[in-house]
Amino acid sequence: MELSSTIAAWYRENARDLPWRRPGFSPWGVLVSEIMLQQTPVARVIPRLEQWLARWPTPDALAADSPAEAVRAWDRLGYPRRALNLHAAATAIAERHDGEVPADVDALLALPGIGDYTARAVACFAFRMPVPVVDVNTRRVIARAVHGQGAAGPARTRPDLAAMAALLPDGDAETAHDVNAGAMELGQTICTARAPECDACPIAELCAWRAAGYPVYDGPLAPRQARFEGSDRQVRGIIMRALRSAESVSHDEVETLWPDAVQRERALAGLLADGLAVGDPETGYRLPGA
DNA sequence: TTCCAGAATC
DNA sequence: GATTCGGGAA
Repeated sequence: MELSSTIAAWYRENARDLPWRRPGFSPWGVLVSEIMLQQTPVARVIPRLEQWLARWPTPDALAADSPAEAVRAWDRLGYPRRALNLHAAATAIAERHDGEVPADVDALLALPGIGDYTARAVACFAFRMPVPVVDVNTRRVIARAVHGQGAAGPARTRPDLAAMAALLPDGDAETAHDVNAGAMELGQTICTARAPECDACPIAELCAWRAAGYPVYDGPLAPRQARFEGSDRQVRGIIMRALRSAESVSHDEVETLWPDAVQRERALAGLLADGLAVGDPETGYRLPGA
């Protein structure tokens, strides 16, 4: 198809020089990068990724260390359950896959913290498996170029994967990779959510949204995220910061971290339920496995 | 304010 | 299908 071949050709000429695209970058490195990139911009990930891989260059290395150290090294990247899941995934890879990141989508999906996007991203980017990789950027590109709509709306996994699969060439895994990576790259750099640079777009001539005269999107919108200030997420983040910086945090110390007792205890209970903290009011709290 | 290479669970 | 889960930068 002309659309996919144009995207692939554009990608080959314009791909940014990102760490996980370096020749020889390990599948483990790709897996770590994809976990870090979940809901986190590229620029914030790069330095943390380099530090992480220098310390834990293999799944076995991470599995041999404690979950507490993984959470500490995660620092303020956000959504620290990702760090816990990544440690658990490394342990599963060590135990079930002889320390080698699996190339199979179903095997990847079975790992904690790896869902529909990440499993296929690792399979395609690390192993050149010709599977559809669909992130928020790709969904926006397809919504515009293929469906003629200005925005993608809420994610619908099966239809989204089918739409991308329909764009991939048969029997050419390398080009399939370039289409997957190229659609993401295009959505992030040119076909952006707020201010698409259609004048610089390589597929402008093929774009259904452009052909339709850029109609304003009036379909269902993806749900808006609640404000962060004053949220349980903020309180959890504050407690996690204290846990990272000390061996142990007493319940009295926790009480100094946030004035609203109900919200504070709810956040603490949530962290305990998630396994990000262990302990009780008597012994105090600490990171898991420390 | 919004958005960000999502996943897990309700 | 709708909610929850960090934190930072534009």
